[in-house]
Amino acid sequence: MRFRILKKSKNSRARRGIIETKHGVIETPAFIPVGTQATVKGMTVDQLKSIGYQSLLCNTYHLYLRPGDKVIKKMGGLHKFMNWDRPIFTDSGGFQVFSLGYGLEHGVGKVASMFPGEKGGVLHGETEHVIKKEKLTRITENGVEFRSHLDGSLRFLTPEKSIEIQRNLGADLIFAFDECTSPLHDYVYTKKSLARTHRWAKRSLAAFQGGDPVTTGRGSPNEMGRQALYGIIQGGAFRDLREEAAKFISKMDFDGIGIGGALGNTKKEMYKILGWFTPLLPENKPKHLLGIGAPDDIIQGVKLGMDTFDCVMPTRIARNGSALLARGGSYELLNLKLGRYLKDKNPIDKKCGCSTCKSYSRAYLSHLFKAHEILGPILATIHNLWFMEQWMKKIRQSI
RNA sequence: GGGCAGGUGGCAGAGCGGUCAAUUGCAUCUCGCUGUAGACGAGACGCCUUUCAGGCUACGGGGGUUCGAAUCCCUCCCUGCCCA
Repeated sequence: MRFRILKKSKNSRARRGIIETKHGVIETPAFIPVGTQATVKGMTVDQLKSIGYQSLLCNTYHLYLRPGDKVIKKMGGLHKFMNWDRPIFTDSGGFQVFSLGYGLEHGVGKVASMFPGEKGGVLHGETEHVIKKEKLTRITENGVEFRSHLDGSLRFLTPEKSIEIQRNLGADLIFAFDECTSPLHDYVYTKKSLARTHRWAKRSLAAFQGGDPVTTGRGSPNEMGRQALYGIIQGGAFRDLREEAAKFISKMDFDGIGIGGALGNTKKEMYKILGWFTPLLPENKPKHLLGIGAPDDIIQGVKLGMDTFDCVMPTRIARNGSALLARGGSYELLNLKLGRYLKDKNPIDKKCGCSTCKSYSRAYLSHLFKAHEILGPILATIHNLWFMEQWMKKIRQSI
């Protein structure tokens, strides 16, 4: 992997760049669609390419459980397996430490707890009587014990194991194994967790560097041919911890920097927290903001020097019937399931150039969603992914 | 004409003397979704008052029994199946 900065903004830390891998390039800033289980739900790779995507993010934990990293390795690696010949990121499974652990136990996704109170009322009230479920994880110094959400079998993920799986999968850009903490975690826990995440960062890097030189490429003269490993900044909503993390991870021999974890309780807080430590990060390394975002969040992230973003939001809300719509410099959602759209001959957005908007009315889409037809989620996903790619194009051009 | 089974909120379908404005599913309406246990989840859904709550009208029509009826009895109307 090689990262080059092509242009820097004069007004902010935003930069335009290019990530080069043996599977091709990613022009940054870029939105990276999430394809957890080696598929962006409902999309063929041809559709993704025609929209303009250069890269995807898949999930280590999910693919480890099913079909198994060894199966994928035997099939010639993730690229060949899923017929995607462009760059792939894999998340380390660190997010599942949270989502299947604390998040599940407390009935709150990263989402529900991420920005509570922003839209009227703290936690909306409904979170109060959410049934607590038993978490599926147990964290120890060595790693994380997972109870598979698929069959209940016990699995153990360590930094070394995560790197091994990611090596077998063969993604171009991989992440160190971390613990994503919750915004509900207190300072004491977050500090303790951060220290452990840093020990895991060292172990991830050591496993990576000591790994198979052909795939990891360490010692290989061709830097382009090897995987790249990103270290991850945690530290919750605590300034000293975030700064400590930024310094710690920056000093290490990672190829890129991922920013993860809980970023406060409101968007405003998130931008503030990011502002604390992003200036401490090395300029020449690519930076990935994990799990963010919404179109407006991406703008803020770019201004803070972020290069890539992955987020399930555009694809998930599409499946759930919401289409992204531009409104001024920001965006709004169109809930296609609302009955009033059954009488609407317009496309989602008249000005949109996506194949959905060129061919189908809101009425038809509304009907598809009401009838639970699979084409509804597919067409809405095409639109939302198109929207995100246009959004990113505009951002790139403006830098 | 005779025999049986039924008529419950937009639909389907529970309830079969009080805890029933009535379980549940669907439909409808509204909201949410940010490194995907998610084509998912939450709330509303007779009428009226501002939530808590209270009031009103309701389980085919009418009448009755009872402190109390969607639930029991009588009667009328209607529907389905079977026999003439």
